[in-house]
Amino acid sequence: MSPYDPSAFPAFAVTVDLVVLTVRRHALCALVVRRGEPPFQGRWALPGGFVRGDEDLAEAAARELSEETGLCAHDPLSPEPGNGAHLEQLATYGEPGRDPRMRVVSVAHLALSPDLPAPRAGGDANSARWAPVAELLNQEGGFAREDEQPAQLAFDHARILADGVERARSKIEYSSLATAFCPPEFTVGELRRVYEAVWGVALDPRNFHRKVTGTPGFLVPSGGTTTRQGGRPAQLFRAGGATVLNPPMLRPEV
Amino acid sequence: MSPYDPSAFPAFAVTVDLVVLTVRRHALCALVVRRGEPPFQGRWALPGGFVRGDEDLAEAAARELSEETGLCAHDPLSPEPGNGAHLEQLATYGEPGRDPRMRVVSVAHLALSPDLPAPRAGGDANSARWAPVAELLNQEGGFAREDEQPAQLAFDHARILADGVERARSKIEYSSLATAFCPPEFTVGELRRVYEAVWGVALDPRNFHRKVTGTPGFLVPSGGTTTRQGGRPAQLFRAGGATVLNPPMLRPEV
DNA sequence: ATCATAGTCGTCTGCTTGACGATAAACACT
DNA sequence: AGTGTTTATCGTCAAGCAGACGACTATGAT
Repeated sequence: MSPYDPSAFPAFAVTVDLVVLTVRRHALCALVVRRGEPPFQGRWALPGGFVRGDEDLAEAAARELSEETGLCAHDPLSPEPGNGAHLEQLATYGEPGRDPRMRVVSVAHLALSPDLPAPRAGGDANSARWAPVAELLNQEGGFAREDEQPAQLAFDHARILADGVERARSKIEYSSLATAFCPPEFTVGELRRVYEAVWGVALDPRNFHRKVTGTPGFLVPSGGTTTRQGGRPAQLFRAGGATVLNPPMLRPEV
Repeated sequence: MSPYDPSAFPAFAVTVDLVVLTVRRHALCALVVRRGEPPFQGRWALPGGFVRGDEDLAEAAARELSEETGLCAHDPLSPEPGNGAHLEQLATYGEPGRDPRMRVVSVAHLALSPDLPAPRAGGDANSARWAPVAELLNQEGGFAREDEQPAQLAFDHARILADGVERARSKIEYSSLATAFCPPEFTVGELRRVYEAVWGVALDPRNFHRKVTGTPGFLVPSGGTTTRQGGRPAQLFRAGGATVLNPPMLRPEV
């Protein structure tokens, strides 16, 4: 069979963009990099890059994630925590004109990672940072000072980020995905603070404890205890094999 | 600013593929079309086509849906039933080699429609049909006869279809999306049969009735009644404004 | 008239949740 | 050592919801 006539369809550039989320200091944060070239030079943007000619979309996303953070993505289907982050496809954005240079279709991916020491962009230290999503999405209450208004994200990345955050918020309701924000061993209180940061609400520690310890397969005790959060020593857990939470964790009204 | 150097990145073809689902004769069915040219000539495939150079992805999906079925897609954000089908982006598939001719990235979309009289493909009557998904996915119990084994779907369309079906199955749990399978006016029993067909389970008519009529905003009575299902006349409803179901409809265990 | 079919209203029981009291075990002070 | 603060963990109680299922209603078919 002969290949298509290349003039029979328009040629697209295909990129992957990453919404990398983590929880730092009780706030949901996203990884953003500063653009070094036009368009949107100097503005913050989501990390990403072109898909190579011989690369699957998931491979390209894992490669970009590794290049930007050093994280090793693990397959969502085999949930061993390890040092890896959770990585899944989010959505695809292909509006004509979203990149002023040419027709670009971007396959956005969502990555959830434990808190990392510091972002490392390609050698350049101050060209990447963890920014609270409340700032990036211009939600009220997200600014330490009035004049701290950050520039809008480049391209349609604010929309992509909002979709990623919404995916994360809804997915921790009915899955054990919140453990992807935690280190390999964590306490019930640390897991609760993940939920509180992602949802932006306060949860009752006693009911939360009852819920997560009472859901079979969600948490398995690792044996040790820790006092790193202060107060009474807390039991350490690992993520269990369960991936779906049934019944789900209920997000409080507004 | 100058455009990219076209040799700096690989060129892709971008297509949209459609998983169009409906409920016919108590079975969940998908629209498939017969391929008229290689590769996979003569095999069944999901409808789809190239994205045009000036077209958004959602536009392309709506255009293809209209060309294949005559349905008018309505925006998921403005849920007026009308004559339109629900249309949303599903996922994107871009594995190298998924199309043997060239590098193609396909943005799959999911469409849910009420039962239609007959599929109309581009003029050709027997080149499109509604096929039970149980057949297409080779699940047991899906065949009327032993020898009715259908050919595998072309490309990676079986995987795409499976993802679309799983999306539909999970989404009717916590949203009012099941009404997209119903005509503008429908009875509680008809809506229940939608759930039963999509999930492949039997639901208690009394508990189902209590649940859907007790969820505010899910259904609004239209005033009329009908006996088109036989038995006692049933009240007719329209889809209400609510889009999320809280608490969700619970899918019975296996 | 009788039956079959489908729709609708109730009841009861067990489970889950939300609100919240009480206790336990660490650390930081004085 | 004692006191306060912080966090973790266990228990109790009432309200709400779901599953199982009985009872009744209104139509068409025989």
